[in-house]
Amino acid sequence: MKSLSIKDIAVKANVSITTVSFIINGKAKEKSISEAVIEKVKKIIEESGYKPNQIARSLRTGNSNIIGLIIEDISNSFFSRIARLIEDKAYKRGYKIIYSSTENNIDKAKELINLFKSRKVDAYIISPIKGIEEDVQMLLDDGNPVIFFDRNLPDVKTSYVGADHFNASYQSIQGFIDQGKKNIALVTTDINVAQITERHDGYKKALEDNGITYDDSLVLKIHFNQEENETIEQIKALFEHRKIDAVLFVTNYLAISGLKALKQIDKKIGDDFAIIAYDDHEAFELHTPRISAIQQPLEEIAEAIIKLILNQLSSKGKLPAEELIIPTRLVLRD
Amino acid sequence: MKSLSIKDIAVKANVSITTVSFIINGKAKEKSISEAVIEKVKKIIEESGYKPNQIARSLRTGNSNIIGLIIEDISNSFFSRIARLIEDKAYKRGYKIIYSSTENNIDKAKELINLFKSRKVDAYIISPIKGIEEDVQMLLDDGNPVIFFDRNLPDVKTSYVGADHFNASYQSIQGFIDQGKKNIALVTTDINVAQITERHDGYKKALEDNGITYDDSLVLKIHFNQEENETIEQIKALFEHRKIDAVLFVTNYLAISGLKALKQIDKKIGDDFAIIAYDDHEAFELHTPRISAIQQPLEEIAEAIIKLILNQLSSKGKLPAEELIIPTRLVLRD
DNA sequence: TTGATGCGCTAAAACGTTTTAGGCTAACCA
DNA sequence: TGGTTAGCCTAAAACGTTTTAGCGCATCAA
Repeated sequence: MKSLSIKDIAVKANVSITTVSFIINGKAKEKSISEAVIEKVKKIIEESGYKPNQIARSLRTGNSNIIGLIIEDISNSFFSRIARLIEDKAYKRGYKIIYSSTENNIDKAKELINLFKSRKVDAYIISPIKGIEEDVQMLLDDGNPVIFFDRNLPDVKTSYVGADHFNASYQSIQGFIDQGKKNIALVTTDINVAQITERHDGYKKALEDNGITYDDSLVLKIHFNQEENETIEQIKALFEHRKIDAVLFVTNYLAISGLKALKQIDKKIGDDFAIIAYDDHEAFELHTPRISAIQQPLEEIAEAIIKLILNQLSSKGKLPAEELIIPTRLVLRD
Repeated sequence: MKSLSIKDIAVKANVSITTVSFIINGKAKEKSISEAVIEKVKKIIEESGYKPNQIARSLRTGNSNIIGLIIEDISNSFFSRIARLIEDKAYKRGYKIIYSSTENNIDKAKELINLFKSRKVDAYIISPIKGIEEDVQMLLDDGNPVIFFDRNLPDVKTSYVGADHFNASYQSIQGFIDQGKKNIALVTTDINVAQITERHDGYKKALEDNGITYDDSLVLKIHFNQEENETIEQIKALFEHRKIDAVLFVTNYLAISGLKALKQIDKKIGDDFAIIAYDDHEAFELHTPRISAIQQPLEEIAEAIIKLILNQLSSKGKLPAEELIIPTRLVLRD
């Protein structure tokens, strides 16, 4: 069963295709189509259930009402929650989202950009990785709106929305120090993105400002793609071989591995051993004792992203790049 | 900067558009284009970075190489993990996924179907809700492949992939009974989908087969869209007013609310009080004590879905509907 | 009476592909 | 010699829209 086209409607209504198109696109008044014709055509459209072919429309107009969302991994709760919020907000403004995960793989990221490009998405929301600078620059040169979030790429001049990773980290460490902690470890990853290095820098700076010398052996860098079991082993080794009274985990999944490690070596969290996780997680609230976490305000981030995108889409010329740094919230539990 | 079109390539290579198209689509041999021309054109394409406009291509061919995925909520880990797996597998076969969440809202689900329809997606993967039967039937009548997963709609004849909810539930309850439990509660939701009623039925049947009379006051039905706090209150009320020695939670988020409730009333899980959650969750492994859960084999489900889709896409005629019921795994912890 | 203006509508081009049908040349066969 | 075949390539239609340019008519001002 072929679906209806605008032509079918035109024939049924005994008017031209043009007239139908004007009515569909709300330009009937402006083009002075008579009330009677408008009514008739609308009725026929209603009754027949005709829906314009978006592909033909995109081909003609050059835009798609689709926003491409490129993230690290949709199965990570931080991203899936952001995706959901962005989707909701975009939807209300008549935009759809296509998403895809890069898995921190440069080639896949590049492919995704090409794919979205050939689908003529109207705008790009990207949580970028190093190595795609050129591709993004090309998008910008072609006049496409691009918003980075969560992570920034310093060499590319485009708008960015992200949490204040540096200060979040700094304040957590300062908190530890205020509680009298002396041997503070950092569990981080080796992916080379600004957001992770900022968290690392906040840690360093807080120690420094408090006259504590930075000790590299208290910093554990986990390979991004390694098996969780290996991660757990490395964390166990750190905890067993070093005198540590506080730990900051730089992502929630590292914290979860850390909790598993603690369980295995039967080390308890308490007055003499504290931990904080970056990014909250359902498990933390439920854990005994409950785990403190740095919360990123997802709602605000999503809202800021959508606002920036819509501004860019509705303005003709290119807007200056904006950087929105959103403060985080440290949730201290138990 | 306008992007290149096939015409630009044709002009540069001094051949016709048709020839370029044949080469791009790998039909050069078949259409007996000379090796020299093939080389020349390929080189020009390579050097210029030309990428075919997928929209024009879709308009002409009527297909998009896109599969639409309609789920309840991308921020629920069951769905986001399935989505990720499906995405991966589809990607390897040259298909892209567009997803969107229905939030169990019939109108939104219908809108999404229309949206995907007007984008001419090649196939639909849907975790359906009651009330969209007609819309899905129209898709099928138009010859579109549609696969249901997680939940089925008995009135619609199309392929389905899902876990064996009935038996999973039955076996969990049987396990409780074997441990000597007598007062077994069920915490479920009021959404009217097959998968939930099957879980409920498994519970009933297991009790019945063991000569335990079904007691409606031990079954708590939670409204789908209510605030979590209210859910927690209701669960607390159940636990405080009834003598209960085991509980099956019908979804992982209900189990999480249940755990929070237990914490608030300081009721401990142990020899005299056991719980099982349907669908695993990271928090369960970490909880003290660890929480038993029914695991759905996500990988297998995703694989089965993709296989069915690809079969349908590659066959001309309509294939008979298949039902794949995949066994679950009960993970008993602590 | 004429020229301008407004109203209600439409023909046709354009967007960038794929694909059908067929053109032209040279070689081959009888 | 003429007819067929094969090899290499192309013109043009079609997909379903949006949009520009403009047509025919009535009204109005001068």
